[in-house]
Amino acid sequence: MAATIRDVAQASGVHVSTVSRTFSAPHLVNAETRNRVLAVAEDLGYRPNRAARALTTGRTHNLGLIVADISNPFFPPLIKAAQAHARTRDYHVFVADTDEDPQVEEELIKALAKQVDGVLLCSPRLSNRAIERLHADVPFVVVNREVKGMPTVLMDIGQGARLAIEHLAGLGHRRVALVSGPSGSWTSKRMREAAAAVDGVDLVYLGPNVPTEQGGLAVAPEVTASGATGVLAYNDLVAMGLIEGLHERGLRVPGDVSVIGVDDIVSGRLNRPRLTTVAMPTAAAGRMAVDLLLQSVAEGGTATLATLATGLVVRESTGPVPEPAGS
Amino acid sequence: MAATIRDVAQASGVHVSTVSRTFSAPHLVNAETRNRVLAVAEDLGYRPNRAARALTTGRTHNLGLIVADISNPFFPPLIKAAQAHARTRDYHVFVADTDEDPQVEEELIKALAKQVDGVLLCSPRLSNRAIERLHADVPFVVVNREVKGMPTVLMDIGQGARLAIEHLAGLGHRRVALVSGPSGSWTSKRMREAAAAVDGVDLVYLGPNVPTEQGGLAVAPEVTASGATGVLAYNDLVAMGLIEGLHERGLRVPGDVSVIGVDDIVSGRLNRPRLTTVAMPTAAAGRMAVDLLLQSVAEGGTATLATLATGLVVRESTGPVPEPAGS
DNA sequence: ATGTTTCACGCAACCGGTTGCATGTCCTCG
DNA sequence: CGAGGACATGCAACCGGTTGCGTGAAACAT
Repeated sequence: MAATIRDVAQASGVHVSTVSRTFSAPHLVNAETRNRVLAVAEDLGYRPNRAARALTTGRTHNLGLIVADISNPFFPPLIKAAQAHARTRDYHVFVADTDEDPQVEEELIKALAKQVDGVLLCSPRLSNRAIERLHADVPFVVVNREVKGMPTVLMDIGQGARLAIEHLAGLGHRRVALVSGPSGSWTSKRMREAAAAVDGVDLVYLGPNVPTEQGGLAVAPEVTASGATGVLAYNDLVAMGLIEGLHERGLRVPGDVSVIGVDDIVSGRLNRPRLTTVAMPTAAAGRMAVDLLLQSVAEGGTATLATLATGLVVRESTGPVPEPAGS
Repeated sequence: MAATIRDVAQASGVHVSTVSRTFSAPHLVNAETRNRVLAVAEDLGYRPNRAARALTTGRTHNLGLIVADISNPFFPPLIKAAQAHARTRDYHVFVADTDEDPQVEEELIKALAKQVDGVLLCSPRLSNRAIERLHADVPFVVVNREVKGMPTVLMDIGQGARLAIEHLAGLGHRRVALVSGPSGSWTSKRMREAAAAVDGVDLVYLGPNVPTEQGGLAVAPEVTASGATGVLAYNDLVAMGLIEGLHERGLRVPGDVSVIGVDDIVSGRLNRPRLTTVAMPTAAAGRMAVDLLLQSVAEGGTATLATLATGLVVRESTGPVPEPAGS
C-alpha cells in the first residue's frame, strides 16, 4: 500500500514526529535531517494523508460547493472562479449537485459536513430554518439568497431588474411581464420589488416557472395572452425558451415582443436574436464567497454581507414597442 | 463541538465499540440496546464521522469526478447521472474542474486520491503515461478516452461520425469538412477514421480548434475557403459557433452549408436552425462509469471496456446540397 | 448436572497523522 | 565555570472511529 509516515520515519532513522514536522512545520527541524527525510519520502512516494491530518487538526483544507443544477450555465463560471481562487489559498473545492431537491441538498450537506471546512451554498432550495439548523454542523456562506446571521454574497439583481425595466420603458413599452422562477425564489421576489418601483409601466406577474428553457417555452402562451410587449425573464435560459415559444406562435423578437434575460450566459450571446440581459458578476461572486468562507472558518462566524453590482447588456432581443396594429 | 462516538457511549452506558457496531453492523447488537443507543445518538445529534471511519476501513464512500471544463454543456448530464447513480450505492461524488490544464488535473488527482475510493476521469487531458503513473495512487475509470489496462467507458463516436457522414452523402454532399477539436484529441482521431471509411465523399480536415463556440466562429473562413458544402463539427458548441460565423459571412444553414454537431446538448435543440447532431449517451456513460469504478474498487483492477452506442438526430441544420450557382 | 453453542458486549490495538511536553546537546554570557 | 537559553528531536497521548479476540451469560443438547 501507499507509504505512511511511519515507513518514512523508519527508513530515515528518525521518529515519526520529526517526519510529521518536516511537512507541517519545517522550520522546527534541522535542515540536514529535513533534507534526508524529504529525500526518503520522495523515494517512497510518500504523501501526507490529508484525511488523517484533518482528524487531529480539524482542518481538511477542503471546501464544499452545493448547487441546485450544474446544467444551468449560470453556475459554471462561479464554480470555476471559486475553485481557482480557493486553490491559491491551498484549498480544494468539491462540487455537488442537488438536482433541485431540498432533501438531497440536506443529505449532501450532512455528508459533506465532516469532510470540508465550510460549504458554499449557491441559490439553496432549503428553507431558512433548515439552513440555520444545519449551520451547527459546518460553516456556510450563502450565495444568491439572504439568510439572517449568515455570511452572504448577493448580486444586486434588484438594481439589474430596475435597469432592465427602465430600458423597456425607455423604448416605449407600457405593459411588461415579469416571468418569475420557482415558487418562493428569493431572486424572483427581489426582481419583483425592484420592477414595481419603476414608474410608468404596468407589470403583470407570470409564475412560478421551471427555471429552464422548458419553463420559458411553457409560459409563452401566458405572455401573449397578457398583452405585454416587453418581458423580463427569470434568467437567460427562460428567456431563450420564451423567445422560441413566441416564435412558434408567430411572434417576432424584438419586432413584436422585447425580451430581457438575466445572467448573461454565453449561449445567450450566440442566440439569435442576441439576448439583452442583466449581467451577473458570477466569477467575482465565487471568489468573494470563498474569501468570506475562509475568513469565517478562520475567525469564527463573522456574518458579513457582500453585495455585488449588476449591469444591463443591451443586445438585440429588445427594441421599440411595435406600432398598434390598427394604426 | 459535535458529538462523538464516545459521548454517545457514555450517555447510553455502553462501550464505544457497541455504539460503533450499532451503526456499522447493527445485527451484532441486541435490538433493545441498539434502540437505546440510537435514541441517545439522535438526541445528541450524533453522526458518524466519515473521514475517521475511512481511516480504519480504507473506504471513504466518496468518488471523485474530474472534468476538463464544467462549462461545457456536454458534461453536466454525465455528472448528474453519475451523482444520482452513486447515491443509490451510498456513495457521494465530488466534482472538480481542471480548467483544461494537465498540471491542475494532476494536482487534483493527487489531492483527491486519499479522500476518495476512486476517480472518474472524463476526457482527461493528461498523457497516458501520467495516468498510468497516477493509477498507483487511486483506482480510475476513464471516460471518453482509451488508456490501456484501465477500465474504460467509451461512446462510440466512430459509429456516430459514420452515420453523420452517410447522412450528408445521402443528401448529395460530395465534399465535407471535418472540424476537429484540440490537438491530439482522441475523439477527433476516431471521428476522422470513421469518416474516412465512408465512400463517395471528399474529406477536408480543419483543425485543431478550441472546442467551444469561439473555435467554431474562428474556423468559419476556413470552411468557406474549403469549398465544403457539409460539415461535421467536433461538438455542438463548435457547430453553433460555426453556424454563427457562416451567417456573418452571408451563408445560410442549411441552405448553403449543412452542419452537424456532436453531443446533443440542450441549447442545440433550441438553436436556430435546430441542430442536427450525433447524440451521445452521456447519462448512461455516467452510470456505467460509476458501476465500473465501484466494481474495480471492490474487486481490484478489472480492466473492462464498455462501449456505448451513439445515434444521429436529424433536425434542421442539414439539408440537400445546394444547386451549383451556375445552373 | 455438565458440556457446547450462540449471543451480546467489553477490551484494546490500530488507522495515519499532530502536538504539548520532556530530554539532551551545544552556545552564550556573566 | 556554571546558569540559562536556543535548538533539535523523541515520547506518548490524542483525533474518531473499527475490529479481532476474549469473556460472561443464557440457551440448548446430552
